[in-house]
Amino acid sequence: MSLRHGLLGLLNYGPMTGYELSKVFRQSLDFFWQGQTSQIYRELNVMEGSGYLASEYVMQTDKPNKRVYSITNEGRDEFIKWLSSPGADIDEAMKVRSAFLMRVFFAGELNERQSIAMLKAFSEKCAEAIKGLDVANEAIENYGEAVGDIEKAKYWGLVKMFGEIFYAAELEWAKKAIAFLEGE
Amino acid sequence: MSLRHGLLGLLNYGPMTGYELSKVFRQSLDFFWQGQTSQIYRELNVMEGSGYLASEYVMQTDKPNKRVYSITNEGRDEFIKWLSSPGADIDEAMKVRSAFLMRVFFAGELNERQSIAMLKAFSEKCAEAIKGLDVANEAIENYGEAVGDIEKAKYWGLVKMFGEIFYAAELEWAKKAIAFLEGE
DNA sequence: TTAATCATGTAACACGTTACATGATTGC
DNA sequence: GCAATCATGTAACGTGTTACATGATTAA
Repeated sequence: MSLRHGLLGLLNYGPMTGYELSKVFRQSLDFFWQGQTSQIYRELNVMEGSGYLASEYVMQTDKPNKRVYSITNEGRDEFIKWLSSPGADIDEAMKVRSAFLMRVFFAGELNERQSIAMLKAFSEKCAEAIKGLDVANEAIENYGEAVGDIEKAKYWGLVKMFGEIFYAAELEWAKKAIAFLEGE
Repeated sequence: MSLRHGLLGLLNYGPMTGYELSKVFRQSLDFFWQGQTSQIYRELNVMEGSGYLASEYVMQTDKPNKRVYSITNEGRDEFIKWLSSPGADIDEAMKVRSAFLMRVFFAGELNERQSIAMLKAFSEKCAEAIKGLDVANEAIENYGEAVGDIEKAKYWGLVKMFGEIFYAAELEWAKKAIAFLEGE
């Protein structure tokens, strides 16, 4: 359902084709929700069937023909209704889902040298991710200017802050874990 | 694939039925990977087809008949091979996927009072989750004794430490976010 | 001039979730 | 004595991922 509401949120800014949505999605929501292009097309179809979207088929000569989607009043209602009832998503946010932690859990089957190497690789990726946030930040600000509402930028800032705190925490954990294993 | 390797890891401790695996899974791996019973049965079938598992059908009179799975040498090889190549899972661990953050992103469409309420609900859940870790901790230690290898408990401890740091970070973020919105 | 990328998408498959089936046992 | 839970699973559906199709344009 999050893909659906993400698409409603973007179409709320203006009509777009599946292809454009797929790009905008990647430039904005991708930090916290990843959607494949093919999945977006399927979802748009379903959403039109449910009355949340309307579409118009536009002929083109130089490029392939395209289908432009726009949000209906029903879609806007659904979007606002969704935004107003965050309970289930908060619960879900409390769940961890990480194949990497499964590896840590089973790391006793490896030798300690390998486990430490794994944790070091992890901590390096954390450091990279932290650097990457600056880039993401620019992207999000460009997007903000495009949409042209400075009030909303506050919330984008909160998302970015989440990223900073999140990666810093992962890095902190990795360092402590390495120190623990090495300090025996 | 993580469900698969989780099951291999558990069956590496000894033979079990799908039903038992489903319970043990919930008591041990559930903190970082959730698998439905029905999914486990399907996966066991596939894994037997791939030669990672062997099974024996056992008749019972008081209870329904059952199928007991055990890991093959091929399965053990696959498990160790998987453990030794953590690259892809590390990359994946750097990705955030959170419908809740999508709500924060779009929170400009709501009024600020609602956004603050949402963040407060989130922070309360974080506090609960932190308390809940003690319980999870006991469960994991019981499980450790059952399996009877104290050396491996080190790694379970690391997983638990991850939980502590992770929820503390989420809580820290929520508090800062609330302060930011309220302090305007 | 050949390979990559753009601008559209469709199809197939893999993984995750929800609902249901069934006879025995335990709890109130 | 009736409802819930145990001990097994199966079936159906929804979501996410990977692979492919096609004609135009740009890059090497």
